[in-house]
Amino acid sequence: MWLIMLQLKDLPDSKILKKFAKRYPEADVSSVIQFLHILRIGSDLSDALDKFLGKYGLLQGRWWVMILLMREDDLILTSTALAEKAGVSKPTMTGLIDGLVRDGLVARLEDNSDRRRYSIKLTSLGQKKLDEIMPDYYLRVRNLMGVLPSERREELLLQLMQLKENSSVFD
Amino acid sequence: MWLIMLQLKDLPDSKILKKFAKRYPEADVSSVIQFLHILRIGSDLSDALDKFLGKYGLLQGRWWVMILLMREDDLILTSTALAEKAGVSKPTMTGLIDGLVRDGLVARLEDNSDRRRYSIKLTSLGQKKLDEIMPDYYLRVRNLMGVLPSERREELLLQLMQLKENSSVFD
DNA sequence: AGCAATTAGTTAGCTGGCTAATTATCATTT
DNA sequence: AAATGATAATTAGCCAGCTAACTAATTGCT
Repeated sequence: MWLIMLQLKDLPDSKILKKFAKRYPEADVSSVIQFLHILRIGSDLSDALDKFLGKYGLLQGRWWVMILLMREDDLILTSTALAEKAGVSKPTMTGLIDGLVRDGLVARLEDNSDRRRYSIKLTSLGQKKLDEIMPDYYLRVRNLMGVLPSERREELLLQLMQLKENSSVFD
Repeated sequence: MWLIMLQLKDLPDSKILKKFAKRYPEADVSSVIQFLHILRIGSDLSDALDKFLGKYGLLQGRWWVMILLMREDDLILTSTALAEKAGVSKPTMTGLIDGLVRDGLVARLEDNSDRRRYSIKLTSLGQKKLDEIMPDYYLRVRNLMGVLPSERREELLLQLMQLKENSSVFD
């Protein structure tokens, strides 16, 4: 879903590192390489998830919308609420919903009390699709994360959180 | 650069968890939440980097092309080589180069020995732009990664690599 | 020499991200 | 009751990713 920042085979060799170090002495090589690796691994995991969802004719965006709807007792949310919960802009959500409506996984229902507003509802076909995907998804996530013992995973997460909280250095 | 998968405020509450656990008993809640957090943090860091580059009128894709060119002694690569090194498809690279050419940061040079081929060269304006960005970038990466002591960072990376190597579970 | 296969690059058309601007409706205020 | 302001959703137009299909040129084989 994003640019694959760095092919591992393209880690700079020592000649290149020297060139860059000479021109930009403020570089800390190990932190740069680690940073790029973190971005890269996130991208790889995201791609793997997309490829998996692709087998069911979905991608992360639309799949996530369906999950958000399924969380609701009546399977309904407004477009704006969906955009907020998914963390995307409203125009992006419009596009995701358009695709889901086309595939019949979701329906737009008119709102009688406010004619600007549409209710978005997970259809029974959408629910069926989720019931196909989710067990498989959960199994695979369990297998993926299973390579690390749970204490390690907690540590890992804490450290990533620290980085994230520090991401304001780019402001 | 990718979908923001999960707003922290939208972590499922216990009522929702129960609903999903009942319907999908194969779910391992902690591994799912950790997995989503990892994706999310990668996306946040990537966004922060994009926003930073945006101050200089660039985004990750074009910036990375310029860095790859600067690595070469003659500042030249072919479009195909750039696509491979950046890990994107050839059509995507065509688009990135188009944008860079438009801004004068890169030039297309004809190749006399093979008229299908173009050489892509970093212009002096492009080099000037990199010289503006890179010191600032390196400083910020150093500050970002500095929150974790270097042994922690090594551990973190090792664990992420293990996850990555295991990402074939999604195949 | 000539035809087939390969290669470099682009175009077309899809997905999904964004901001800015627009349309339609609702709410408020006078 | 009318004008102003706010809000819901969409449209327009950009960037960046992809696959499939295409053009043009080179390579290789007989």
